Amino acid sequence: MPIIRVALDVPVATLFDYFASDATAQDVGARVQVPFGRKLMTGVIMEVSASSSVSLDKLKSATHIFHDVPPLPTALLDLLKFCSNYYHHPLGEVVMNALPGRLRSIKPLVQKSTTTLQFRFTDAGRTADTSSIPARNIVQNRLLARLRDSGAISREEAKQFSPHAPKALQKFVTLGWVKEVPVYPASFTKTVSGPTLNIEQENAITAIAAEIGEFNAWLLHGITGSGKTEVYLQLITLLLLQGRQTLVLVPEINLTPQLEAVFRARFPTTLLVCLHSKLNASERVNGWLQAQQGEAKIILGTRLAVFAPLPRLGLIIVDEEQDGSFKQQDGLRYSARDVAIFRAKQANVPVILGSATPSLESYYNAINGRYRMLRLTSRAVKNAVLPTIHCVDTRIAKNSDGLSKPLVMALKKCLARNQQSLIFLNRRGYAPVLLCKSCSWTATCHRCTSRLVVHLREKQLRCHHCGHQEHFPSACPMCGDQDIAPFGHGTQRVEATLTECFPNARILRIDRDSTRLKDGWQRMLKDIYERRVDILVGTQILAKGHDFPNLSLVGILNSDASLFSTDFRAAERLFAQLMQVAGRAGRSDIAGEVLIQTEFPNHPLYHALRRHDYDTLAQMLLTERKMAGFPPFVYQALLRAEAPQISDALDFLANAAAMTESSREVEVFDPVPAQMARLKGLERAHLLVQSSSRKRLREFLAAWHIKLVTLPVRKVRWTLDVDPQEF
DNA sequence: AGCACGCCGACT
DNA sequence: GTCGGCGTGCTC
Repeated sequence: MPIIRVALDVPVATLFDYFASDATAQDVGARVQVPFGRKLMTGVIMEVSASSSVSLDKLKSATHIFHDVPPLPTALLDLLKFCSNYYHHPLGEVVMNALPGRLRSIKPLVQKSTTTLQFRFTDAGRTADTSSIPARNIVQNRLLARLRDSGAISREEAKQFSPHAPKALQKFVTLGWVKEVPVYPASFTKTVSGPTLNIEQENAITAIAAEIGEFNAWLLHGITGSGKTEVYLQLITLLLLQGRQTLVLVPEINLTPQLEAVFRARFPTTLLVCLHSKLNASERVNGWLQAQQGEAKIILGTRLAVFAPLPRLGLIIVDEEQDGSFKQQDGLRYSARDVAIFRAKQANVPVILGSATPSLESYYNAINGRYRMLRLTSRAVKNAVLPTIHCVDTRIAKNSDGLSKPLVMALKKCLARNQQSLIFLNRRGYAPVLLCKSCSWTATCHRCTSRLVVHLREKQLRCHHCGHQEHFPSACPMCGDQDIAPFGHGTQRVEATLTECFPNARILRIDRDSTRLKDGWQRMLKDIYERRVDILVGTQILAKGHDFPNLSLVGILNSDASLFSTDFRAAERLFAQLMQVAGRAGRSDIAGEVLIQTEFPNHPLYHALRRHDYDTLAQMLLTERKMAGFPPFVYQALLRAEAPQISDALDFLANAAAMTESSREVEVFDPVPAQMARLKGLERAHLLVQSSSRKRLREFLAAWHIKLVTLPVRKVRWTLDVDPQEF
């Protein structure tokens, strides 16, 4: 009787064996329903074998092997095994998390039909007399116009068109004017021609195209507005001609609609699917299946899309590769960028890492020849010039409630010219601190090691780490003094100040609080594009991806804190973020100006920023990292532990450290409390392990992990974080 | 993760 | 005398 080894979604680093009388080698990668404990579960068959290392009397029989969708390709299973092994996370969880929710359920997938349906005119409909429809039936008339224009409309499009559209379409169907027919993917690819390329773009495309059939990691280092997207589009065209798939990874869901629109406009007949966590269950499974069947030629998604099955994969693009969101911060702590590189190597296809400010890891790899560097140094949009960047020395400049005089003047000028401006600060709320002036008490979160942020309008104090909220106190809880006041500036406060300074300006605050309402962000974007806003105040949500054609001034507040952070990556991140924000100013033919308020105008980071000089700063940071023995010159792993009592976490880590074998090649540090020593009511500590050899570190971790699982865990939860990004 | 088993404190 | 607390251990 054949025995199957099954990956199940349980936090145990083992597969589970079952009898399966009907299993064959073809079933590897198929989903299977098995009895587990006292209930049924769905898993994935990883191996079919004749024997088991578990005694046969312990084995149960699988209840059902699903044949509703094709099995996962072995290349994908290998990728998942690699991730399980590299990140020390149970294989079952890795495999099951790669599946869309619908395929994780114990029921077989009810497929509606993988071919999409569209409403089209019948011959009768095309020639029908529609003048009988009264003009006030706007939806019906618009639908008919749409059908005449584009020939077809899908049920989903109709719903977006108007909530009454499906009903109207049903009426047309009854009249015999319209019919719902299946659409088959176009057998040819229609490409709308793009803009003419500059020489750097041409060179980049030629270089990658020449080696399109083999693995190479390309670092596409292109300044904001240099036309990286155009390079992607041209290469995708090439892949489409070969009938191959391109995987495009972006850091945030917010960025998908914009890029999706660009891709759809360029490839109107190509099947493109988006994969991200905001999709509903059926959208997710449909996109996933279209990717698996090779029908979807462009797969655009966030980090989870790196695990989509792609039988015809020909190219992977990781846009904004330096972005921290590619690293998952819980469960399987993978870096989608790094997994993408492994996947490209495995599939023997190129991977493009695109960025205006590459991560130092990637930059270093490009310099030492592991990756290949391609540069785009000029703005692709005609006439567009880089913004001029100035520092405003806040030790000298007059400062009224956070806004320096030069910045206020610049805002005034910008308003007079009828152009938009943006004030960037990475701090939402009214003020980051509530301070008692008499005893210097500050409001802190009782569940986290953090200060509570003042949200004045809601009369609340909020923790931005755990979500805890409390009422704004009327007096200091320490000394009873009523002289407690918000200290420092958040977006709400800057918004208030601006309203006072510029009573006639239309000011819009954009942060997580103001965009939370449904469609909030999309609606705000529309307001900005349609020039119903003069001054934008916002956090990093504004930094990414969006071009605001009428924006000519960017003011940056409060960025100094990151200059002296204990996190060795803080400067790198700050630079990337400021470059991105600065890039918002002066698109198209408007000259841009950026003003940075700082007490340290001579800091090398601001020097580099003023000259748009990533390379010099990167070289400097690399030198620092080399001297300090930080990545990318060493590889790191972090053993994280959390417990209600810090001593329990530290004891666990001490025991874990005691089990390590001292070696010259792998350094084990002492357990220390985390930056955020308490989070959501749990005390956190960690233990850093590092080595200059990735291979040695991996060997060390493999051996150590086996011992770690045997360690007693008294109220401690622990995880191993390979290539950690946060400490 | 669930879900059992199992051994010690306050209650109808 | 039980009900139930969550510590420990197993699931093919």
